[in-house]
Amino acid sequence: MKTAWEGKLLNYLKNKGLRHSEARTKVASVVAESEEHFDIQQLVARVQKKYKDIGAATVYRTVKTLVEAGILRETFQGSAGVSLFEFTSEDHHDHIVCVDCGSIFEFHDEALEAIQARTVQSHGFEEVRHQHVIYARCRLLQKGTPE
Amino acid sequence: MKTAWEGKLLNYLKNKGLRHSEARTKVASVVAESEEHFDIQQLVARVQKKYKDIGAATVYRTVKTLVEAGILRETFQGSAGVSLFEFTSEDHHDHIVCVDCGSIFEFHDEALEAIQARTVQSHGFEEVRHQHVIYARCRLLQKGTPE
DNA sequence: GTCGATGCAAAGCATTTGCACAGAA
DNA sequence: TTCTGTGCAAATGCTTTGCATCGAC
Repeated sequence: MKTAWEGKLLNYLKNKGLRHSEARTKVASVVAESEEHFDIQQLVARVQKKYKDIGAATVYRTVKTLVEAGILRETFQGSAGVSLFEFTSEDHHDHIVCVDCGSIFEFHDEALEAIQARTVQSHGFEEVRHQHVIYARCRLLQKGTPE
Repeated sequence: MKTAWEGKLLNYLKNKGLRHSEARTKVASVVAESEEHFDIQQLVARVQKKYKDIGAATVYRTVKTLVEAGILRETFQGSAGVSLFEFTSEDHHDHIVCVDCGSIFEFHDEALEAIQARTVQSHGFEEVRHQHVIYARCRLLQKGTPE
């Protein structure tokens, strides 16, 4: 049985005439196991921990490929100023980042998406993707820290 | 007569116990003249064109100060992967960036802001700021170009 | 066998930092 | 005078690239 990301990857590589190499599969599999938001440096570390023979440059090159294949999604800049990525799931969501503790909370609001779509269209654009990040404080109301 | 940014700068420096140096004023004045979205490299070029004696490091250091003072706002990453800044005006707005031509369109939608505020609050957060960028195509009738 | 993909190390680049000097307070 | 701010250059750290080799097709 083939997982969704394997299908996407094979399909993308085939369409682009790219090769189905071992390194690409290995990096993709590590990405698929990563639930959280991560930057490329962290991914390099994880990949190299599991597969000693993969160079950092390959991870950088593969990440670009995976984003184009729709397997990875570039989200927003982390505190270090580098882009964070996440494994693409079916459901679209946006992010709230706590400026105090750095925790990342995912949310999805149909009404918000609908209004956004209307706004974009009314200005004559056709949306490709969007990045909506809200920086906020999560401890104000003494609620639990969102995971 | 004092402009808004001069007031903000003096006030911020005073509150923080920082010095009102010539370099800070010069960089701020160049920022105030810049209407568009720009990255720090571009700002360095503009500053040094007008004032030969200001180092790049000072511009980097001053940009941080101006952001904290509320005179500059960090918006989103440009195509080169570096952050773009804009001079802070009174009206809040978000951005639509054309993925084809790179042009930047500013929009403001009250309904969208209202729903966003509701969403943030319902999850127990207190918003500090947000970054909402929509990547889209500005030429609606043009077909995409899959290679 | 071809030619794209990879690993390694070097290069590239934006940004930060160390340090001696300049200049606000 | 005191001590922060600045200019310069070196250092840093992430990312890309050149090149010889490897491997998918």
